[in-house]
Amino acid sequence: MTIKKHVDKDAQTSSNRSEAVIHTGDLERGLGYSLRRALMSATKDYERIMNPLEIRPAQYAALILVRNNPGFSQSAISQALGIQRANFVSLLDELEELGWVERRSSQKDRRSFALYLTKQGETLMKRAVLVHAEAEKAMAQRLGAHDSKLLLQLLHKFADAI
Amino acid sequence: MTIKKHVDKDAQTSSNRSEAVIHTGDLERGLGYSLRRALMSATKDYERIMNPLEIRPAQYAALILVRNNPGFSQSAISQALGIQRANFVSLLDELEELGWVERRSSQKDRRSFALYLTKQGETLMKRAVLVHAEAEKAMAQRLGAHDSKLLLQLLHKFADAI
DNA sequence: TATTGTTATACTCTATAACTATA
DNA sequence: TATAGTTATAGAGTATAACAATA
Repeated sequence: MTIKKHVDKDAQTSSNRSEAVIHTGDLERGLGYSLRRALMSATKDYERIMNPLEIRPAQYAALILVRNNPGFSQSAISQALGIQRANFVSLLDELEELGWVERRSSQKDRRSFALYLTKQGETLMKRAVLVHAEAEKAMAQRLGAHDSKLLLQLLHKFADAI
Repeated sequence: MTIKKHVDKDAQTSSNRSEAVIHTGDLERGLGYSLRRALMSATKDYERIMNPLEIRPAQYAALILVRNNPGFSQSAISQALGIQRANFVSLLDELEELGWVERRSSQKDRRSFALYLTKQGETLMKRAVLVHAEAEKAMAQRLGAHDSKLLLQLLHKFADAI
């Protein structure tokens, strides 16, 4: 950094103004920022509770979609996840190397693969779904049943209205 | 990849099952996933409208906090942003090189810097706040005034309840 | 001893462009 | 020509550990 520094005799630090509080008002009135903060907060619950399973959010989402939609292609699943199919390749590689998901080459269209959970994957997901439900329960308990359902509805209304 | 592939004669592809639809139900019932999708969706509005200004969301948040809290330290601002102070260093470096923010060394505590917008930063932010308000307006219009206010409240209740 | 700013490093998620093999 | 999967690459955001200067 080659920029000159001025000296400030009125700096607001915790040492000279212990009562000083940061004003975030303008930011917290925004949906974008508030969504980001809420997601960061939700991620903490996810990590705390899902930690023993060592399944990242993106992996869990992919596993759920393959489980609920066996035989679909990588393009179909990645599109449903809202990610680029290019980014889904390495994610799938991981899940396949972990022995949870299987790519089966399709007869009808030899360009594509049909995706399935393996036996191990099925076994894992039986447990993962239960643990994940605990994480969701922890989040829902922050708001109570009524408001967490309401939040869910509003989030979908928001995301679908684009 | 060294894993054997089976052949699947029942692959669910768009070519042989054009009516086939992916079932995401289990995911969309989750707050974590729904928050992530909503944020991704919100980011599109932000990028579309803020694009000409070339200010990223993290930069905008930092600029707003420095503007509203002149003279505070890097630690104070980064804590209010919910990010690590280590990650705030390069963000600030950018903003300083762009000529929008100034680090002034403090007399009272020579370890820390007091942060201020520059004249250029003030000028920029007058415009940026207006453009950002347009982005927020676009998001709010997805839900209508009542529901967007409700969503905002629920997001804060959720994030603050950790 | 504790805190401020910093560097270094790594991981996760996302995006784009271009390639190949099939269709 | 178009599509499915892939590779390569880059950019953001996040996290942790460790260090020097200062308190």
